[in-house]
Amino acid sequence: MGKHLTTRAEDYSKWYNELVVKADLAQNSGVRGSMVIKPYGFAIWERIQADLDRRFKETGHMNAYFPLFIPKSYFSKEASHVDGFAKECAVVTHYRLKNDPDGNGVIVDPAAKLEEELIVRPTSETIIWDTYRDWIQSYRDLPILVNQWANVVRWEMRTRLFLRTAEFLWQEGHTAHATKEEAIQEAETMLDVYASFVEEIMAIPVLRGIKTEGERFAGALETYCIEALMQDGKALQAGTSHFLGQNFAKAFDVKFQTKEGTQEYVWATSWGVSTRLMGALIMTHSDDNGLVLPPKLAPYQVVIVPIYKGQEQLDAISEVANDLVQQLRAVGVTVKYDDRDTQKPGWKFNQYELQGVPLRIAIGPKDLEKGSVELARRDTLTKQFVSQSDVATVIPALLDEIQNSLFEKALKFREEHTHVANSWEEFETLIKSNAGFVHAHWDGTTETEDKIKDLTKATIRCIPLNNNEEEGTCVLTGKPSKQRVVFARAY
RNA sequence: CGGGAAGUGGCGCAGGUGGUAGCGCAUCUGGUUUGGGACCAGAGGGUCGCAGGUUCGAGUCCUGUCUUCCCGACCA
Repeated sequence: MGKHLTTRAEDYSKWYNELVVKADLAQNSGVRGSMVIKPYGFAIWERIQADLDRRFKETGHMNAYFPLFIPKSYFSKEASHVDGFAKECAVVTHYRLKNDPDGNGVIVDPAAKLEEELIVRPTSETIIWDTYRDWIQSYRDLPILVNQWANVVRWEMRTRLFLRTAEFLWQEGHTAHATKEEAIQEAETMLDVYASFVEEIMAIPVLRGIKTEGERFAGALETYCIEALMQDGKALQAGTSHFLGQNFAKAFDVKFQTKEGTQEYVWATSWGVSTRLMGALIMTHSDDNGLVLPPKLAPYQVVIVPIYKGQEQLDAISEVANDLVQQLRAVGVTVKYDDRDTQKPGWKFNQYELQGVPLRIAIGPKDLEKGSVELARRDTLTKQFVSQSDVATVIPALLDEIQNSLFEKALKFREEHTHVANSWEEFETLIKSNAGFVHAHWDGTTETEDKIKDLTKATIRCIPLNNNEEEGTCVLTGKPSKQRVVFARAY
């Protein structure tokens, strides 16, 4: 194993995999397609969770928890939903093991077969709507605004750390409303919550839009999404919010009595983001030296590395360092002082660079003399000397600047990788060179969408919200079109 | 499920035509070091995926089997 990462130019996906492992974010496990999220990676996920959770609560939601197992029969109630998930469900058929009578090890006890198989949830609409039936009698019981933080399992054929794993962590919001308008409003509100979180905290610019019928969530009437663009020109769906209409209410017989005394089916939404956001984070900001973290997500925003000879010098440096730690904490900066004697400074520099720590302070004997520190920025790889007395004022401002600068850089990248195609030749050339988002006219049919996918692997990422109306002709069929939609190859 | 490749210390790999396993990184000990992944000396760790077979002898050859990875198909 070499000391350096494979570069993005050499092999983008190899770069990604090496980075995830070397930055100590996650690793493959003994279970096919399932990963171990390591403490450093999980610390980032916890920050994502904490900020999202705060936003959910600010918009009136509460957390709850529903079972991991769902009786098989629940899945037969909503036809399009089961179509979407049937091929990737893990099924529990037995509840007991026993010693193998023929030799060593254990076997599944054939006598312990379940009457009805249990499905490990791929998503929780069915069990939640089965429960909501009991919760909802009257319009006074509405709305129900619930979120769940959970793990789900989808038996994917090909997996990649964070981007697509068989088991993943996510949150799923499931809401119930008295009116269609209110449910649509909820779905749109949550899309806004996702978009502002991803842009403000993760520093990733996103397109907001709706999915075409072909790309819609199984069981939804409308799927809203946010789409991000990765450094290799491929799109990544970063979050979805679904308007489910009355499909699940009808499937699970969830009705309420209106003010007027009539019985009506409840309107629903669901919305989710997952550990896949970690993949988006990595692929948006990182470089050939490793991870680059936006300050608002970094487990520690600043790391202090002492450079010393002998205990006496370390003691003198530690005095300064500990004082800086206190000052920085007092102004809300998270900081780690790494005074381990087991690793050399150069090793630490490389390690923290690989792990994307936004700012690094080095303090050595020269700094003690001059009353300064060396301050290095991860995103630009630049260094400057700062007076020790200025550290606590310079750093908060610098962290803000880094946060903004990462977003601006990603936005600029997206703008440079967003194109307009007016002919099939143009379209094909752009897509096949992984040029990024391509705005093109489309005749609105699933047949054309599928054909374009067959020909180029590009999918319609979204129809942007507030899209400009523009007369044109479909890039493939030449049929009339009233607006451009956004195509790209995607993860 | 189709096509390809691979299973050898923790990780990454080497081991033409059979002779009982080695390298790099990592780990441990001692010492010298510490402003961009230190150096020297020493040490520990592997029934070579599994099961058969051929042979005096199998990491190596044969058969079977399991698993993983890559490319497709599939994928909110």
